[in-house]
Amino acid sequence: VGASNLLIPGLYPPGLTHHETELLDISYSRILTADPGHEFAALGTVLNRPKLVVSGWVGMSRLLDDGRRQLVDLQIAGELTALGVRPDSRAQVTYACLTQVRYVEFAHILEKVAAQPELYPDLTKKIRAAEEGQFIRLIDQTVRVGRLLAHERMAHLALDLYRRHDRAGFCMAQSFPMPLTQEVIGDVLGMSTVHVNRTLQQLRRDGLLKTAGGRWQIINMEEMQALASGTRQRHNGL
Amino acid sequence: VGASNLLIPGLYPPGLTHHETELLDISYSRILTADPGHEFAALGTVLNRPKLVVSGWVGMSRLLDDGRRQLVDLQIAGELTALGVRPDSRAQVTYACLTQVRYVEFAHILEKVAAQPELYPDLTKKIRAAEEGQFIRLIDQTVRVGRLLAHERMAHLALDLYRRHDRAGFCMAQSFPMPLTQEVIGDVLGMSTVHVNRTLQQLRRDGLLKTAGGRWQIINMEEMQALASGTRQRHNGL
DNA sequence: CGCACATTTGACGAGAATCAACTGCAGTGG
DNA sequence: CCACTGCAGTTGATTCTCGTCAAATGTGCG
Repeated sequence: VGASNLLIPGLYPPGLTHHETELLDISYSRILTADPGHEFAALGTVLNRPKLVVSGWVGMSRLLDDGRRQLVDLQIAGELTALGVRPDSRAQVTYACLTQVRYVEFAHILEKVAAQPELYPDLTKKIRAAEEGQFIRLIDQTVRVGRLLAHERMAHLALDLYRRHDRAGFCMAQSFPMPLTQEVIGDVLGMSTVHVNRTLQQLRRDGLLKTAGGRWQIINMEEMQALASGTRQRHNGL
Repeated sequence: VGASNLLIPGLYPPGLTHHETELLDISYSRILTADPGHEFAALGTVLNRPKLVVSGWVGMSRLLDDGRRQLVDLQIAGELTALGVRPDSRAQVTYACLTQVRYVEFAHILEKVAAQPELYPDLTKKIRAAEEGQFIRLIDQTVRVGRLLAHERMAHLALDLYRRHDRAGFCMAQSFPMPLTQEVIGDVLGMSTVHVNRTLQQLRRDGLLKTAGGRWQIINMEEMQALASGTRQRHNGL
């Protein structure tokens, strides 16, 4: 699982140096818990306490004057949250737990690795991948809400989440956990709750997606990818 | 003008160290030109040749399978383009000139400053601000296309571009240059060319914006800000 | 059971895309 | 000099996507 951006406590990838396992052991010995709604970082505060998500979902959101909300990015297990470009960056969004979240503080690891990258080759790579992942996800999110239709947005998001859960080892039988309410999904995709509901129904009806037991299962991967990539096939299937 | 993210050739801010002016003089001695359509970096290529835009506009775009296009970010004078999170990052989008662009290569400066930040205190700050600016603009763009209505998006973009041009000293009488066609603006805001046209007419009719001579002038700053921040006042004015 | 909350449904209207045509304007060449 | 061309901007008619409002149904839980 040397793929991209995960370093889950207890499940270290092979090939770590002595320094790395030692550093991880220290930080991971203290796994904390936060309830839904808890803010890891408020708008405008300094992002000097980044965290690694162990389980649960964190959302980066911005609120408009009249109450509309846009979720700009999500962080799931194995991803870093409340992470600024620099340790002294200020939050441009609110980092809040969308579910119960288990996490570990990551600032100490970040400092140690930045100070002596040569001692932590694997960690250095993972951290860079995490930083780059943040950037990539923002670009994807912009394209998603900017140019895709409702069912295409949903497909795009489903695939994105599937791949990220897959890397973290949370997938089984083409399915991944989905604890978000349709209202929150609407805030991610920039659409109303009602339309989220109808769009999901369409994907189910067309045999692309199954939703049950707090999980989403992708039934037809090819069709899903076609939708997400913007092949304009509107009323596909029946 | 020690504000945020500009370092235009010939117009250095005061307070630079000897090393800084020397380094800038070398790089800025060679100002290059690229025509509209020229790609600074193609999708998937390594972003090892970042550039400082001296004049003109660069767009970061992604293309969908059926031809739809989303511009994810713009770079104008005083901003860095084709800049990855890391020197070895690969481009997730296409970096292409939207107008004729004058620019200077920036990789050499980036290396020098990263190697000995203490010699280049001001440049270090500017570069960090530029990296952070990229991140902030992506978040803003996501909110813009995700949750704002057409005229709100337009107002939000106008204000964003106004502020950025202001920092670079390109503003006069509340106005800034706007060389983009309505088609390109549509690709930025995620809307059709026709609707861009109608939305602009509405803003002009409502006395918020004036467009003439390749410039946009913001007539009513307060109303414009109210629109951009999402105070839901739909059919404002007449 | 009853309460709070999430999901679902229907009816309706607003916002935006699409299609197609027309205008205005600079550059080009006869 | 003026017709011709190409492109950006503009307009109108129509269709489609999606939001809004309101009510109903479902579900977990004290």
